[in-house]
Amino acid sequence: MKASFAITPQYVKAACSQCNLRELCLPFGLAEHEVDRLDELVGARRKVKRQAQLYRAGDPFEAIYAIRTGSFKTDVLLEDGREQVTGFQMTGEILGLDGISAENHSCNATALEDSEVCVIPFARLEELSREVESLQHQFHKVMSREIVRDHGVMMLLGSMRAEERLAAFLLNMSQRFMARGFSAAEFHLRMTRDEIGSYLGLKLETVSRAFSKFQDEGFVSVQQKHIRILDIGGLKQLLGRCARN
Amino acid sequence: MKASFAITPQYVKAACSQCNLRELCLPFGLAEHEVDRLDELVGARRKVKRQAQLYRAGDPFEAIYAIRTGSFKTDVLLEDGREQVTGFQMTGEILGLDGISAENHSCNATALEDSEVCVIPFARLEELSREVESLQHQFHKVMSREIVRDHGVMMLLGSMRAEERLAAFLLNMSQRFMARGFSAAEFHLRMTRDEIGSYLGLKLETVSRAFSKFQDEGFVSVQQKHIRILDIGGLKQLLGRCARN
DNA sequence: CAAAGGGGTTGACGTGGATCAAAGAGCTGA
DNA sequence: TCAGCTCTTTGATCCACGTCAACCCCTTTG
Repeated sequence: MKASFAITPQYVKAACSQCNLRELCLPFGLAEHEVDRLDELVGARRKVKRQAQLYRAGDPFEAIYAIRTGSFKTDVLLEDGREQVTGFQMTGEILGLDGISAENHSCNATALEDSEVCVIPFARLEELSREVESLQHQFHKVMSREIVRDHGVMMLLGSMRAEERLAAFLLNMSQRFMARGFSAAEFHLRMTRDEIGSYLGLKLETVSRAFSKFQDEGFVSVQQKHIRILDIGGLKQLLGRCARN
Repeated sequence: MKASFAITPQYVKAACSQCNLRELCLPFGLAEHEVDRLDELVGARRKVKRQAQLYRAGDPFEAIYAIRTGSFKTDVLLEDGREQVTGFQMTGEILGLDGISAENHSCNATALEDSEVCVIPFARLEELSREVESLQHQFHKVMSREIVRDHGVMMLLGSMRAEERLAAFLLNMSQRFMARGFSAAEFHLRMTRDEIGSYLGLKLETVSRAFSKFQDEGFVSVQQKHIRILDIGGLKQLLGRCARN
């Protein structure tokens, strides 16, 4: 069971063409010879230790990052120090798109565990995507997907009640683990209750209570960060009647 | 005073090169001859009557739209019929970016008043942006700006209390009217209290009460949809201590 | 002009989730 | 092994905002 929530341990070469995340990442939909060209610009790798930041709000924007191993959170800090988590990112997902608009990053990206990213210098990506149509299109899809995802979060924050938010969150995580070849029913969350709460617009106590309630009702079994989904239908039904506002 | 919230009435030719919104829109940063090339693909205009939809969730994605005159809201509908407004768009802003990822639109775009948009066929935009570097870059910035904006909304929904949300909303509107050459202090909102509430994750009554409170405190004068900001500093200060979660 | 309807305001009341508080459970390092 | 963390759980209480309801204002239409 452990294997189902551990990061796949097999060693993989630096190149996109050798990467088992290809189907989730920027190379998706590219032909062999096109992926080879991507290899040229995705040279550097960067390791980021748990709790370390890949970039911070205000940092000059130079590159975007594809997650090779591990996971991240992105957040925005308020003047008074409180944080709003804007997303959790898993392998194959792209970080840093927020930086394009102002040529500085507008949020912080922090590793939730020891992680590794592929550095994609943005100027060179733009250059190559002028030549490789499928890369251009895939990049646009990646950005658009981020926008759609954000709209989903707005709906969650603006229109759902606490338990519905958590149910949506669990179903989303489950689906993303599954897309990566892990179990959809059993996984290990890398973030704290506080971080989940910040993401969902709730206090950590409320998140904890909702977890307990789900457990009491037999939807999930929760042991700290280990989650086992017992009744996915029940969770989905919870989402059905999600009106509040 | 009317003029400050009316849409600028002067007639403008179809072409981007003749458009007074150039600095806010896709042609920003392009050289003269590059804008001429944009003209080629931004042929069609489309009028959208108040309350009519430019596109709906599920519609096939073919083009993005630049707002020439008027304004729009975008929203996502929940199964149970409740809506979450994901944004309000003004002249020069781009609609439809959500459709790129799945090749269908994922939200509805509805005109808040009689409006007109420039239709930009997406395939041709990608084509041209492979040739015109500055167009490519500007387009990427537009998408990225949308992502950053969405993160701001998440912060608002996840971490601010009702009055702070409304203050942030008013300041944002003010700033956008100003960017379009209108008064920053006095403007006409095109959306209802209900739509504002949906956007801000509040009920319309709460929005109405917050407006009244702001009026009592001398920050603004409110007469239905006519807003006059009397103490912009006061509103900004309200935002300062915006913690809740 | 009256009637009808949509949007907005305001009041009274209820409640979901925040806040405050305390204790338990894992993890890390000496 | 124990000391000192951080993270989590759970209970008791509070309050911001939602809900329900009445009424007002403005616009539209016959």
